[in-house]
Amino acid sequence: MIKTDTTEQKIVAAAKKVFLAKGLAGARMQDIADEAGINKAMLHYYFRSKDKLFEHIFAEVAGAFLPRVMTIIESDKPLFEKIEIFCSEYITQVMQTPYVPIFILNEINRQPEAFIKKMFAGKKPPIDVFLKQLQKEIKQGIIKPISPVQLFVNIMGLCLFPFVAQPILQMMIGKEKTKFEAFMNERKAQVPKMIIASIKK
Amino acid sequence: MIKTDTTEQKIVAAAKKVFLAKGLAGARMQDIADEAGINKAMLHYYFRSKDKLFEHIFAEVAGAFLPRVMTIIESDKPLFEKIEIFCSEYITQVMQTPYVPIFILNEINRQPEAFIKKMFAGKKPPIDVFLKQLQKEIKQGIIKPISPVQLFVNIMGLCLFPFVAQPILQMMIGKEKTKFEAFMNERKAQVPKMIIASIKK
DNA sequence: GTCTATATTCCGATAGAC
DNA sequence: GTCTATCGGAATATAGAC
Repeated sequence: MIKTDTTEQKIVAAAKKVFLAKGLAGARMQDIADEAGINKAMLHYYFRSKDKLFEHIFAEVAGAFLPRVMTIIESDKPLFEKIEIFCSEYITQVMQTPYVPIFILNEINRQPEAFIKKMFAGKKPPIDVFLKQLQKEIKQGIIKPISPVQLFVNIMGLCLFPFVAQPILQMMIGKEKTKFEAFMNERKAQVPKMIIASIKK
Repeated sequence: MIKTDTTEQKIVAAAKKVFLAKGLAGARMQDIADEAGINKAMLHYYFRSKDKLFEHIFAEVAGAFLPRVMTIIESDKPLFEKIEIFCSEYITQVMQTPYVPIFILNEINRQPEAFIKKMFAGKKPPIDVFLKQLQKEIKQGIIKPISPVQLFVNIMGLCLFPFVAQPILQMMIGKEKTKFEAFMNERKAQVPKMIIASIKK
């Protein structure tokens, strides 16, 4: 069934592209209109203001980015297996939208107070589930004692940092897209291996 | 000897603060002038344009950020010791200016082409020295075979990611500055330990 | 809903007095 | 060198015809 995108869908897609590339302050409403192939006035008709449009996009991008990950973390799989699946799946997922991490981290840094308020308005971070599993396994003597938050940051850093530093990375390995993809594919197995080695008794 | 800052020094300090907090696109010349306690026109008198001022600041910030690290990497110390010193020193150094990593990474992502051109204009990345040392030690069978770039990204990711994700991290450990500092101090020993464990035979 | 034209605000940059 | 005042353009937002 052939269904042309609605104007609103065109706007959202265009705004997502422009905001991800330029950030809130750097993006121009004209750029978004051009990208969507419509008139500038339409943006205001559908979203009232630039800030409102950005909020919509940010919520959509961040909303699609975080939860998918958390379902893995919340599952009842054994710890090591969970770490393996998480790293592999997470890297695979982020490779679809490599600009998202730097975008989210940057906008959070630009408006920490506004963002944190919004996060706490929603449900509490599901990371707690993971942290509790860790504490339990440490107590049982299955893994080495380590601060759960330290471990969590290790995992996220090893998975996400290459995306955040992508341009610099590509100065070292070559600027072809395939080079970067091969590099990240290698990490899907390597990162969990390293993480597990660091906590295995 | 009591020496009041010159106007230029005031401008540079203020611009650094504002650009680091807001980025190039988000910063306002008026904000910088206010922060420096001078008039907006003075900014143009000393630096001609916003872009020129930003270039000056970026060069200064990035210039102070990268090279100090590289002297450690270029030294002729044994590999493991070098990794230990590097991680500890690097984290210590960045803790003085925790906003710098996200600032640099973000601006590079916003203008990859312009930045890369400027980097290649200067001397070649001294990372090569480190990469060659690794290849040598792998050949000699001292450490496990690993892609030098992968290892380098592991080190940088574990050291820098916490700074890049600082606001999110502080949602987990508490928003007090001392909490974050304690967290990072713990990493000074933990990160190199983890890195070395991953390559030791 | 969609467009053109216009209003309004904001911001980088300059002119000119001191 | 430093300021006030202002210009000119750019960017967000609105008015109003179709």
